[in-house]
Amino acid sequence: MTADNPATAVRLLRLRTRLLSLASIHSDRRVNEALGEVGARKWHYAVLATLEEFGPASQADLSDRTRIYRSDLVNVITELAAQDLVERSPNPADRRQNVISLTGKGTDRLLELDKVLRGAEEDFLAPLDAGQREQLGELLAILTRDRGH
Amino acid sequence: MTADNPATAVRLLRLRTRLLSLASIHSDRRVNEALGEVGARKWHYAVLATLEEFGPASQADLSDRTRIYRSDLVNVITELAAQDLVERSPNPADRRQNVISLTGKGTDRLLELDKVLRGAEEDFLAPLDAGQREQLGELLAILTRDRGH
DNA sequence: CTGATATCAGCATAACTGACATCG
DNA sequence: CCGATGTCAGTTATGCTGATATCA
Repeated sequence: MTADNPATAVRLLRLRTRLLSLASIHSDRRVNEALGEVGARKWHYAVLATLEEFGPASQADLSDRTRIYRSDLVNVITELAAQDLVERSPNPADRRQNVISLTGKGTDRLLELDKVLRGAEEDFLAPLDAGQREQLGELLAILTRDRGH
Repeated sequence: MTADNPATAVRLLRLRTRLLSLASIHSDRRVNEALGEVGARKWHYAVLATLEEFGPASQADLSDRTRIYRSDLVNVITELAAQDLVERSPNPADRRQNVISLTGKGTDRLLELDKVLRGAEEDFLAPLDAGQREQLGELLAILTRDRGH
């Protein structure tokens, strides 16, 4: 039934950097599939979640908080605005900036995506028990902390 | 001194799929840098390591073992052959196949890349103690086991 | 003038797909 | 005829860079 892949070299099985890449590919694929089914992308979620927690913000601020490049953020905001999930309006206090704010519809969407992502994460983490999932979260948090672009 | 990035939304900090992506980006970057300094790529290592452990093989077999697509393997083998690290010769027993075999020079190169990768992995895993590194390896092994393309 | 902002154009890499001639 | 193999061409996504006009 399954492909029954031949064995992988021990060197490769022991390479944690490689395992990380493979795991990330699986994870991303699952997440993108799940979000794609409802017409969303990872970056959409990151922006909505950030707006919900910190309130209206400039695109530069959103870029810093989400680690999405400014140049990429432009399109993300445009997409979200086209769906009325966020509002983009000029900042009267600083005419260089836009103020991006979450709409009611955007909040609903965020809650919907919360569920979608919980489902995708559950699929991906299925082989791990609760304790192992906690461990993984902690280890990854350490590895990603204090590491800028 | 440091950028002193503003806080990230809790939703994002808790998303293990996101942490995994970020960690993988850091890890891949470090590995690619290190390999790049000696003119190699991840795929080169995967092929050399597989040949060393299992002996001469067809490209299809190498593809299955390394998870490198057949179409991409073609160039990888060409690059390795150009450096005399592997030999590509037709298989008389099955004229569709090539037999790829490791050269002496290829074995030396593998040992060199072993060191390079140990260094890169060490850099990346620096924030973790020995026990945590073991944990991470085990968790990732579980998550990548039995998951085909 | 310096520096930040939003925007646009584009690059490099990597994962991935499809097609095809050759051969078992 | 069916299926596997090596090869080629090409797509898509994404992380990232550089340049520019506007404005504090």
